[in-house]
Amino acid sequence: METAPPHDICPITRTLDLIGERWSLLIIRDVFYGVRRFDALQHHLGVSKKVLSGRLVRLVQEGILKKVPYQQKPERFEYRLTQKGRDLFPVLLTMMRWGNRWLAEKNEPHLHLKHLGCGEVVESNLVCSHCEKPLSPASVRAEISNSSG
Amino acid sequence: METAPPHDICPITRTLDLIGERWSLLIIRDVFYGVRRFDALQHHLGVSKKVLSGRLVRLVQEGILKKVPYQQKPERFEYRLTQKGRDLFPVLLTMMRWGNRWLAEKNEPHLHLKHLGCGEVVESNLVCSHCEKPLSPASVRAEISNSSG
DNA sequence: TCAACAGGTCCCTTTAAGAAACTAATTTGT
DNA sequence: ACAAATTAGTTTCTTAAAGGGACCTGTTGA
Repeated sequence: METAPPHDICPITRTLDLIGERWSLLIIRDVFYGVRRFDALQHHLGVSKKVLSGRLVRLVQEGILKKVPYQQKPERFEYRLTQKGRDLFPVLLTMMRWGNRWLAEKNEPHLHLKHLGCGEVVESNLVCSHCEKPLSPASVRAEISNSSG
Repeated sequence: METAPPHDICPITRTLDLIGERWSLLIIRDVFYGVRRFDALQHHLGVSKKVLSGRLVRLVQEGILKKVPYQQKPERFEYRLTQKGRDLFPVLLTMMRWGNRWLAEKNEPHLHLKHLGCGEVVESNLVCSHCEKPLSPASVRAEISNSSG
């Protein structure tokens, strides 16, 4: 990558505008883990209620989470991932791998993912969906298209 | 994923503590793009000098960027990625894909990556490094190990 | 000598975050 | 019947961080 395309049309900019602060991605991670209710999220994350409720409203508005009722009288909701939200799984997985590789302390407990298919600890690799070869910074070039074709 | 491991040992938490705010990842992205100097970064990103210099110091301290001299008299440096920094490429790539899939406006210019190997537009896929099968939320389980084995 | 450039720092105002108390509807315990 | 507990927030207040813009330093070149 050796070109610098305009900052404002970069999809990374747009993504970070939405979920690029400390809590949104952690909330999404927790919903992946199965933590779906306001109170559980608040305790598990240690985030203030004010910030949590703000983020949840935003994530629902943006279609990343949806509210699903789980009881009537009083009506209560839990938060589930939409397809748009589930699609963030690769982002979390690559962060997890990076954190484990570069930030894990020796002699500390260590969180990893086990692949149920093969039983091994997951070390995800990124491959091109067309040729299935691994992707590296040197093997790609940024381009701008008009998306009208 | 249906267990909720402790928040504080999660590698995603640690990663976001380091680079989980608006600017750090955008700076790293720009360095990938080849924008390496203070002024260029400041203009390309539209970030204040104060925030930029704070982030750069932090990223250098953490070993994600390194300062490389490119002239003497006066001595001037540019910022380059270390291996630790280059290893964030998959995080940026997955964000880019998500942004393109979910946040791109129709009729707007569109930024994507072309794979120099096969000439196609990159749509990255995540595969298990052991069995090379695609990874999905349902196919993995979070586990804690003591990393002493 | 003075402008230009790189790479910042300092000060001030606005914005966001966190902590704790307060609402509100309903159920449970005594 | 009445107090207390759940669940999911909102409101208020205080503190921390971000953003903008002026200012500073060291050097080359007109």
